Amino acid sequence: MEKIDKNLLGIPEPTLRRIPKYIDLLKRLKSSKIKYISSKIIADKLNLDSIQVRKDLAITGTIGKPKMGFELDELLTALIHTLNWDNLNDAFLVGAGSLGSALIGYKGFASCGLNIVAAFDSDVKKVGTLVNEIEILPVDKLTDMIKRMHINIGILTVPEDEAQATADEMVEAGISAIWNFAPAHLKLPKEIIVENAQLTQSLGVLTHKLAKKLNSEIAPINNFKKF
Amino acid sequence: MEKIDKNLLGIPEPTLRRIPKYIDLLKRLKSSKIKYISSKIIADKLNLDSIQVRKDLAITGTIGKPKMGFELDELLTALIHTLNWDNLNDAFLVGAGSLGSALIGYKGFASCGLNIVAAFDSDVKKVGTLVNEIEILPVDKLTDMIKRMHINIGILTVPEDEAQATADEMVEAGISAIWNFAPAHLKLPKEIIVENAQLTQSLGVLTHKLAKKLNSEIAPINNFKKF
DNA sequence: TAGATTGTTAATCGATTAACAATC
DNA sequence: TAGATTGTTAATCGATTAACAATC
Repeated sequence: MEKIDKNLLGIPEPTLRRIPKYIDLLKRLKSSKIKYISSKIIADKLNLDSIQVRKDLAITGTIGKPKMGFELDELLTALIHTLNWDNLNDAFLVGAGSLGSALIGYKGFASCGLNIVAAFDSDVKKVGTLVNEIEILPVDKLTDMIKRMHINIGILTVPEDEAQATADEMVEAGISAIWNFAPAHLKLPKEIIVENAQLTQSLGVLTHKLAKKLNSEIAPINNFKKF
Repeated sequence: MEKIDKNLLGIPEPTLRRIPKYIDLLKRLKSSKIKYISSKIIADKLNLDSIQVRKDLAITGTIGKPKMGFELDELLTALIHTLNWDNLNDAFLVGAGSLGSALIGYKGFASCGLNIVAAFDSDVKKVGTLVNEIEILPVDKLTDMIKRMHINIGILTVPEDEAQATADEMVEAGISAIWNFAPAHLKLPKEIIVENAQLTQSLGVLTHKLAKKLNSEIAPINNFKKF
């Protein structure tokens, strides 16, 4: 009784973020006809710790063989299944600017469980144009179409000042998850899954670390003393 | 004396990733002429804990006034400085596909310390064309120009199979930091700053959570027992 | 068998959250 | 002053890393 099923607690987010790396690596190794792979080799190739890799892989339910490692195909299938990348989720994208158009055009999402089926924009000049064979629809059709087509994922690539209102509209129409690219914090009901893909967050880490690195190179002399 | 300078230990990454959110919020509040803001209000607006907000803000060195909160302008300036967003870092982008072009066209990076000064591509058909007033240059000029212009940041938007080779070339030419959008794990010397902005990582979290949510809605009955 | 690799239990580490004195 | 808010020290929580028995 004291031991609770791991799945009820959910997979730790750091683990979830490493899974696409495992998938990518295994796909590349698959073409080189390797049948088994050890946690140590995976760890070496991805600059991780082999214990951490085993912990992560354990979550998928795959069992390795001592001395052999993990059966590659079985492991890959299990990892893909963990992210639900063996199913395609239909998604609507709102905001057909340059980033939105880039996402519409990206072929790689098909192997990541994402299928962008329609795109919307408030700009009448964009409505009716084609981006990678997908017609841009007027945003006032959004609510109705989410309801009719039972769409679960909304991709938000509108400008910051439209982000909250558009997200509210998606939620109102019954969407379950929002992939947010707008540089804004969305305030939404807690049952809505929001995954932020804000580039500025990532960029902030980079610029901070770079400044620190360049500063320490300019002034490498440790000119203070500890006691 | 046993207390070591916080900056030597570096700012925790979770804190760094929240700073852009603080900056964004404060910029919006600034236009409404607010002079002081408390950690509680910030926390409420961003769905954070006020203690966590205070801890984060303390890292910038800004001191708040009891009962008043933090002076908005001072705090904003300090946050921007922490990320070095008060300076512009020149960057080269390699891979002028749809995502690369979208990044070249994005005006918002200027307020995040990033200035994309040139873009490169290996495709001769793209070379010479203009994307948002920036001419696409042949990739064989990359090394030489990084050296000549002392570029510190490389933005990698090439296909997966070119990512490692292009990154190696950047490093060889003396780049300090790489912002990696390619869905690949880069193996680089440890002194190189690599910040991954891989959309598939973010997408994996979303598709996993969505699958779990939809499953639990379909089968909400907890039909297993622990002894 | 010996050695490599797994999977689990325990220890460590770091971030978040709680408690509370200081201060305007 | 009383009350709100800060900043710091301590407790909690969760992820990473270490230790080690099990197994092929």
